[in-house]
Amino acid sequence: MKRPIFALIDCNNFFVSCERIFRPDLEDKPVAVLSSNDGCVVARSNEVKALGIPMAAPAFKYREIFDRHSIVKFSANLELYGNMSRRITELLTTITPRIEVYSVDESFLDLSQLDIRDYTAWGDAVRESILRWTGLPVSIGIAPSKTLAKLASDRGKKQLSLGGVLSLVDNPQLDQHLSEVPVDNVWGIGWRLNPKLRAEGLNSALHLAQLRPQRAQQLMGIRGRQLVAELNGVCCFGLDLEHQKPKSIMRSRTFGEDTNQVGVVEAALASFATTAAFRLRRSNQLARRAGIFIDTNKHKSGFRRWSRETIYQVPTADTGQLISDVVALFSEVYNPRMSYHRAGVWLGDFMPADYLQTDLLGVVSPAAHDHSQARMLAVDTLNERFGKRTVHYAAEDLAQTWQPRHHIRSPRYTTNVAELPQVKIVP
DNA sequence: TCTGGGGTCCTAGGACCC
DNA sequence: TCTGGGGTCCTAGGACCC
Repeated sequence: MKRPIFALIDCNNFFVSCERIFRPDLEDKPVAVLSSNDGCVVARSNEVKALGIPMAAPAFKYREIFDRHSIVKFSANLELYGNMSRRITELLTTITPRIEVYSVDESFLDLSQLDIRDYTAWGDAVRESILRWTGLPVSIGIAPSKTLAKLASDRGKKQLSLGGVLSLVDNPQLDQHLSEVPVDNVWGIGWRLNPKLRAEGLNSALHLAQLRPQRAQQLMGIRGRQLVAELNGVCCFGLDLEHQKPKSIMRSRTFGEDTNQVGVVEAALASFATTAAFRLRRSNQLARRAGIFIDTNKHKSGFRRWSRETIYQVPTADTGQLISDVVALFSEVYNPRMSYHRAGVWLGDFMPADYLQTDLLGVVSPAAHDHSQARMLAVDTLNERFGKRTVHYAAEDLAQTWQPRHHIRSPRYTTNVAELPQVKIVP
């Protein structure tokens, strides 16, 4: 059996890079992308990072720095980023079908079946080809475990001399690299474990790698023990090819403005249920549980959250049913004296959609289930063909004021005909 | 005035059973 | 007063990720 070799392909400053493709004038300028409601900074160009603005920083706290340095801000344009992400995935799939799309801007490839002599040269070529075909700069890390590949891509990105590519396969400088990585930069070490490890005198990835397995488990649980093995080149986390099938689905938003209006919250919940149910059907699954939560502002005193859930004897992916159920759940907790700030709908406890027909026909009314399936198929087909929300449930239209603000979103250049980039030809 | 939105996995402890 | 031991399932919460 061949030993495992993984590559991590990681897009640099992904959201910012997507914006720059269509705005080449911003190439060396400080650029930041903001979350829903333009609340937090979710992507930063190198220039913005250098100004000391941290990830997830609340935008209003840094307004002065934004103004003083003329940082260019964008509201998140997730439709554009999703489309660019798919283009990269398509390219990578032509290299090998053994791909795990880990997040919108990262994919792992399993290289063990490929005949590659020089991993660094291979990485350079892939990097070059992604840049040429999509315009997006990436970093590539190659190693015998995913944890090391992750660490390698991060080194490749930050050490300019590496040109965006680092292979740690049989690399004599492995220990040197590990010793230069702070322990909290290791994949899996977060804010809670960091101080605990530092207190033990474990400050670098190399210190962590040298930990005895039993001690690692004592300090960090079973995942920590595996993490230490991974740092030593022993693969514990394989490629997750089932990654595409979600185990739970959540849709939530902070409202554009706080509200105590029952209709506004109902419209929001109906809208969340609609997109969550669509995602569920696309993954060909049915949910046995659905729930809602609703919050006041967590940054104000007296913060409260209410949640309710419902369990289905007969699993469902029916938008109409889910809407009426989440609205009913909300009526159990609604209080007109509250100022609601954020709400969400989640679906969980899934089963395969085909399973129901063969297995549960004794419990389910087959006709009702078939009608639901047919109805949803019709809705999804129409919306795919004629555009989102061509057909939708009226409950969504009760109000719009809950919708988040995104005043400074760029055009959806690649997915919306009305917003295509325009070219001026100067004679 | 103004602080995102989605996920996964692990563990501890309670309920329940024999 | 004293009041087993172990297994399984479920849930809530912790911790981490992007």
